Amino acid sequence: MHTEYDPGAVEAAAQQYWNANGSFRAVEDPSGEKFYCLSMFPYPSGRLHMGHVRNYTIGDVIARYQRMLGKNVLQPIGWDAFGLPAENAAIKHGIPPSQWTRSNIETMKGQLKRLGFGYDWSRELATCDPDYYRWEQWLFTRLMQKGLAYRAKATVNWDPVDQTVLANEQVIDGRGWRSGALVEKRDIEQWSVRITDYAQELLDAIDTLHGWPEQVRTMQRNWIGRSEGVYMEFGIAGSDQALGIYTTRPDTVMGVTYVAVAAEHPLASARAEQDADLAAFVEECRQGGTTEAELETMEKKGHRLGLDAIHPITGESVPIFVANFVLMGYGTGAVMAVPAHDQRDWEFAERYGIPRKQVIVSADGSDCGIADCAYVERGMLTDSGPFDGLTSEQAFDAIADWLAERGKGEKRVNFRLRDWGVSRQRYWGCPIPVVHGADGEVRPATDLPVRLPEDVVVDGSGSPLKKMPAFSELPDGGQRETDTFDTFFESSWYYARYCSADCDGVMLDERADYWLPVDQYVGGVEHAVLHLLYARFFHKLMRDEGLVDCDEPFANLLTQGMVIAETWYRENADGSRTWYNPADVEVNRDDKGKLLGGVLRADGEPVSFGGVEKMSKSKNNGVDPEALIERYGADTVRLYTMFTAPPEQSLEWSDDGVEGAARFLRRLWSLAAGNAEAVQAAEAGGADTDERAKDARREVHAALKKALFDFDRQQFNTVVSACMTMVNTLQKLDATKPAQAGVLREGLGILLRLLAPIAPHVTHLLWRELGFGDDILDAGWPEVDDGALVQDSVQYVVQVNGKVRAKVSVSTDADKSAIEAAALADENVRRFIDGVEVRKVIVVPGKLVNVVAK
RNA sequence: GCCCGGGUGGUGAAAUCGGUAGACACAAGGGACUUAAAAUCCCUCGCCUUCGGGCAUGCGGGUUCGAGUCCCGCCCCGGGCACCA
Repeated sequence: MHTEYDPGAVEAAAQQYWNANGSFRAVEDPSGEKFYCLSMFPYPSGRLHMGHVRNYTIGDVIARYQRMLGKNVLQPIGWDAFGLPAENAAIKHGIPPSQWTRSNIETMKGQLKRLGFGYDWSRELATCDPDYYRWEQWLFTRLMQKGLAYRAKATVNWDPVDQTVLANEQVIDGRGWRSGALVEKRDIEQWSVRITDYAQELLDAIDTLHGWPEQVRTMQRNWIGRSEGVYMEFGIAGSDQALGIYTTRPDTVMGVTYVAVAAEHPLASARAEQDADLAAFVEECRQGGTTEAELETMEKKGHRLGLDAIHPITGESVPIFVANFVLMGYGTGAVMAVPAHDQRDWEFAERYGIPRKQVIVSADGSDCGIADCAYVERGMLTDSGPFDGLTSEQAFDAIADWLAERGKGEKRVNFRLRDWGVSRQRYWGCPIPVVHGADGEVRPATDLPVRLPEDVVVDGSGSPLKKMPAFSELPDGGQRETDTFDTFFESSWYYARYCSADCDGVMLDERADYWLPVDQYVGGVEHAVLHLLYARFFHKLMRDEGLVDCDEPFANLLTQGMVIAETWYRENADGSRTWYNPADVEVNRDDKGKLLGGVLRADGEPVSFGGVEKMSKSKNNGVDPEALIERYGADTVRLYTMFTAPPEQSLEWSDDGVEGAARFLRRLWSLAAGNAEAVQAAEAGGADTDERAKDARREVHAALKKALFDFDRQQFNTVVSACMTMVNTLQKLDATKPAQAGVLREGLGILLRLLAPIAPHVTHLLWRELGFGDDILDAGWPEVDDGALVQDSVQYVVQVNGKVRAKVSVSTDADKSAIEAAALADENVRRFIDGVEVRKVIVVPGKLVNVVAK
């Protein structure tokens, strides 16, 4: 055995062994317990970053841990291969997106393999392969037949130069991010999927996701946004038409003093044709952006429609306004306004001189004035005719019933969730499998898969598919749809396809029911809503198609924290900042190690500290994983990322910390290498004859107990701590003494297995070198020997009035009075209780004694 | 504004049921080995101290024999949502 730890050689040997033995090939085995562990697959952007390394290390630690517990583990990997960056790279470098993507996959695959992750590579998939996307095309055609996919006009951000739809985040100051052209709102035909049909089920099932972080469950609930309210119809003066509105506060209906409609509301459009002022206002509203920031700064404005609405209960006339804050996309695009009891209505009324009418007062007589702001609490109705004296809750039902009896309204449940618009005017995506027939009929494509032509030139102006008659024109005169799917479509079902990755006749086979649901899903919290909601929805679509039999795709979810690092900058003359990589900065600290400042190594001049931020290109504070692996080895990088912070917290990068992790593995190596012969020859037992051996054995088993607990709750940083404690303990043993050699052998056997999920290569090799067996993966999981934890005497902490005054050693079998007597006999304790009355003595068995004295 | 997290040494963090606050590391300081450096090993390491002890888990109260942990009120930081009627 080499005395020097050489991670490069160790890791190559371990990986070669796993490859040769097919160690991570997962095979269905109904006789055993299965465990499906999945990390969110990467977008093949070019190279792995530290966030990937952290994500996949967490997943791999869990997968290997479950494997060593004896479960049948599946841990697959693949590529989220469609997407916009490939098109941008194509424009910039003149390479087809497919080529760029596939070469990135090769690079990143090499990096993943170098990290030693236990993936079943036989199930690898890339979403840009027709063998993959043909099945989502097939499912989409089924959805069309079921009426769950439909085509409708939707308002989008349209870039008139690039001839494409832009996502909200691609619109900067009202202009296209690439073309710089003024973005227009445009209504175009888009394919949508009826996720709203599943809104209630998606909401209800959140309650069953016990293995998900509460934060993510709350975000999904908010996103679905269920509200209970009442739909009611106002009359329109001088017309027999009705204006439907939705409200969650029907109890305030008697306080309505105006009604507001969205600029896009048909009523507004109709009136605008005769009213130039109104038309101008409607146009102004349409120009307004849809982003959050714009909405926040937007002034609340309105314009009289020139029509009155007729109150459904009182029959009174109230004015109708067009208001820029009313959203066409929610409810009916029209609201009743109650300035007395809604803050937004209150402000609007203030501005336009509309009266306020108070109809709710507090039930307990506390202040409920509306002079300074709206009174928005629920309470008791007043000035509300037949409903006077009812509570808000009673009035909700009474008013809904009153309206329903007269056919003027009904209770209604509303969701914030919108149907999922899946069309993108993009090239590098899965073609939507639809044909626009020469007869004008739109029908599902029958010649699946509809293959995306890969040998194309992308110039950024519109989708190249539109310019490819060979793709779009069909022999019968029909036209293929040239839009592609939103890339969330591919990532919504990949977890299921891994189960049946080689299936070429169907989307999924019975193996999906063996593996699903995913037992542990690991990924970034940034996917808390979109990806995780779409995937849940897709799962239910597949269930209803008979493809899977469980209701939810992911039983447990772990959202890992960000990887962050120091940032350093210099201010430029124009106020902008130039960011310097922390690796190029020499940091100065004071005597206590507190950060004082830094200088740039290149020129010795100072740079300013910019705080600790998420690793990013823009702040130039990234660390390249490959360089680290090159220098320290994969085990060190894995160990560092596990040790520095618990998985869900952010991880602050520190070069010194990596050095510390490397140091620990070197110490482990020299502990094993320095005692290899003694350990191989050692016999178990005999620890009781040697105090030191006995103590060490107790410490090892105490650390083991802690580590098992922490593995179970996925707090891997303290698992590593426990392993470090074991090394510290075992290092003190003298292997020439048989009893101590025995404990060393037992301790190393425990330690290597605990560490194996985290640092798999070095533990694999040491396990073999020390003669424990051939394959640590199949060695079984260590168990605590409670006998080793037993002590002859226990150290009690003695407190006087809650303050620690002494520590006394008491025989383990001592009874309460003996413990109490020992505590009170202590010299230092006496000093504090002499001359005062002892009122009570509390004894916590095995732990402490608290003497309560006057 | 609303909803979640969080605030503990110079730093990352730990503390399972309310029971010794700071495990395990990093940094720093001192020492050994070395021609020297690296590596390695040993010691010190919350603050104050008259060396008895006192004070310390964002701030102020409370419950308790005992509070980082539970309750009430506040401050700060991070994340999410937000004209949703």
